[in-house]
Amino acid sequence: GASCDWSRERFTMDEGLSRAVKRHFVQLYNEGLIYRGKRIVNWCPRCGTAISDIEVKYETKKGHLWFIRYGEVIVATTRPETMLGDTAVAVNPNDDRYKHLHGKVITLPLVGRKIPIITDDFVDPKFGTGAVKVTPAHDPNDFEMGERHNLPRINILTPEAKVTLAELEEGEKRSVRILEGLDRFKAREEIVKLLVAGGYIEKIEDYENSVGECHRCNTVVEPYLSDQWFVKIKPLAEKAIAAVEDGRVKFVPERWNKVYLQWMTNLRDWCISRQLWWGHQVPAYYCKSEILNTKSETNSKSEIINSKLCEEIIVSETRPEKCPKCGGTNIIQDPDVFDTWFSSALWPFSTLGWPDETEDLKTFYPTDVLVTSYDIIFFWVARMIMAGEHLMGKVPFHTVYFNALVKDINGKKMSKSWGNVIDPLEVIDRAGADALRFAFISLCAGQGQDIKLSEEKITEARNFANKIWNSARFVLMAEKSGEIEVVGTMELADKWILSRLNQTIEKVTKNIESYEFGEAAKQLYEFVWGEFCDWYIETAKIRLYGQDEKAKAEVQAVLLGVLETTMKVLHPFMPFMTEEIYQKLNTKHEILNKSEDKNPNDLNSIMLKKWPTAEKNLIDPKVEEEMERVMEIVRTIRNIRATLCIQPGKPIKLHSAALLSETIQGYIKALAKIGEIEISNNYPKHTIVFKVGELEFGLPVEGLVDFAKESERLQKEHDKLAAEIEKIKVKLKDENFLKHASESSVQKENQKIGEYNIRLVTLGNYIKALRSQ
RNA sequence: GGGCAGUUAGUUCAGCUGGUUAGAAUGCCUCGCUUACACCGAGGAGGUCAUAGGUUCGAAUCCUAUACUGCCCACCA
Repeated sequence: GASCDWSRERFTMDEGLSRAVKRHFVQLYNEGLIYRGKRIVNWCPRCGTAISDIEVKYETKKGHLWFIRYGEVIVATTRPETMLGDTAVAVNPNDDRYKHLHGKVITLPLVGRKIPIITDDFVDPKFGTGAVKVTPAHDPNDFEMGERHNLPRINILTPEAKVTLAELEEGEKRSVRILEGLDRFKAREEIVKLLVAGGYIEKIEDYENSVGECHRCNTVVEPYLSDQWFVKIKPLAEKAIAAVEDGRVKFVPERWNKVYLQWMTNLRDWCISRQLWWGHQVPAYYCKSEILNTKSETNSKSEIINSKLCEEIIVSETRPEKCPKCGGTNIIQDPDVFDTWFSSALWPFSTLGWPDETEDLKTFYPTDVLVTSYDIIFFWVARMIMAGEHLMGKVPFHTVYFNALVKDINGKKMSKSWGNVIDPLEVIDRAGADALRFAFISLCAGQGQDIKLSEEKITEARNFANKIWNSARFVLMAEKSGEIEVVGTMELADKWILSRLNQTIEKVTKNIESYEFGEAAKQLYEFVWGEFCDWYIETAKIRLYGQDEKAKAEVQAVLLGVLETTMKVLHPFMPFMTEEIYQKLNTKHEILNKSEDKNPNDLNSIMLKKWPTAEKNLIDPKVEEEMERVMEIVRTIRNIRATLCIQPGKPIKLHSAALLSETIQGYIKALAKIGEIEISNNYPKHTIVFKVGELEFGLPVEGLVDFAKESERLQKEHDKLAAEIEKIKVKLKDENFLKHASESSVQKENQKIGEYNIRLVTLGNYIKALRSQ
């Protein structure tokens, strides 16, 4: 049911988009916002690539904390295998326990390397022993410490996370040679054995910490030293923060602002290069031409004294013919590709032709509302805002609507391995696409809350769809030919349903505009089922099945008109069925072809019709009130009949003390199954008297049974009401209330007490009538 | 360690800026095969609104704690 513009279909790897990505990279590079460097990145040894910070998921795992003696100090670590790359031990400068060791050199166990004891504020004296082993090549913190203290970086792992001793001195390898080639986890076990054997382990504690995993394959991520491309994020983030802070971009629901801002203000540079074969290749080129250093001899002969590779880096949208520095042609492109989000960030404008200034771009950028899910707020939303602001100078959309995530009935994420997935195709087969869609929308009530999709909700929506279908069938069936005349006089029910319809249009429109889709769905559900089907169609039957041809034509016109408009309002919620019904209406009924928005050239699809606007003059509170009273009378009679077990098929007589119009009498007779209405308050002996508003009615119940139960129930209600009246009375005497409450509140209470009193009297009469049986 | 949600009928959820006899759907119970629909119609039972304080004439609604549940963020060796 999505209405897409298929003429503008795009794929991330399209040539146009690829051009946009190159421009993005080159521009940022030229502005100094992209750099290349050897840094610690999140490395997935299985995927063989770097990944960004947000692609790492943290998992709490049980492990150990090993306390290892490094000469005069003991260090605590969760990763003993990395000690092969240790190049220092750090302590807090203010830690008295270690002051005597500052600047000293100790010997790394097993390896025998001499490493210094350094001081750094990073070290927390309260953790472990207060002394930390420093491994600059295998831990981001240690890397930074290494930078601060100029420590060597010794890499001890291959890209596959197997131990390599390549960077160790010959002598250092001697006692750890058996570790070479081992997987990092195997190596951990083995090095502990070596340490135990050497008497270096002081103690081992159980320890729980969170371990980073690759979000794609769940492999434990390795902090790994490698050459990567980075985006300097701060200048970009600042603009994107401002866009949300000053309201140029609004989040719905609003609370995501905080999440976004918090994240944006703590961003670290974004690693955008990936060592994968699928993606946009980085448009950076390296000159591998040989540069010869020569020395001129006197006889125009030159002698090569040495040579080296040029290694010039050229960043360009197109492949350079030759190196601008050395003129060489031995140029290779960087084999890395981009993080897919680096290209996705451009989506709002790359799809419209950027970097060209196309008509589409002018027309459609900035876009309006981004509908998305909160789980990609960092991956995508934030980056689109950054890219839009920076490259286009305008935010890409004014509003981001976060829809809910669909979870299973227990609030768990649906996943194949959990076996809790509801297959949408299967649901569509069984219940229909409209039902599934409507179920989703109705569940969007608590904005931004996760949705728990249940069978029950789907069934409910399917039943609703079925109800709509049947009511439409009824309306279409009721119409016999094309001889309908324009509506003449309308009776109460007609005016009422039109009033309700227009109120519904108004509310639904408002709800959609304020992104309250669940509420809109609820309004429609109540209107269609609770008002159109339950009441209007029932009263319409009186005229449809009657003899008056004019009345018949009139009610048909209203039925058709209401159905048509309802289909339009319902269309965004149930696109397929409403179109189908609309087409049936359209082909069968002349009246619709006169409607004001009919365009003879179009497909006459409901999708192309104007969204209905509420006709204010048809909204009539007086009519609604009057109809509401009729409904109340009917409900009261039904209630009495049901509780007294009066045969539904058996017509009974109703006395009315008030003069009722023929029309209203007709409604009551039909809907409450009344055989006869006598306008008089001359009630027979055993009569239940009830009031609706000011109107009084009597329902003779002579010869009917089971009074005790009913009178008991009514007594309960009577008492409850009496208590309520008492409460209000007290309130109305309370000086504090009178002093502080608003005038309208006081008035409301007075009104309430009036209504309750009438009902109380009615109930009293009712009970009396029962008791007298 | 920080932050964000949620906690209302058996179940799934409404209840916006404080004044409702606290609603709906579903399930349950009773009745009904009435000429659109049994995927239906009519009626009914069912809640001390997580707990404890506070503000207020008045709190499901505002404030503060607490508990439980879920999620997000964070470089604790």
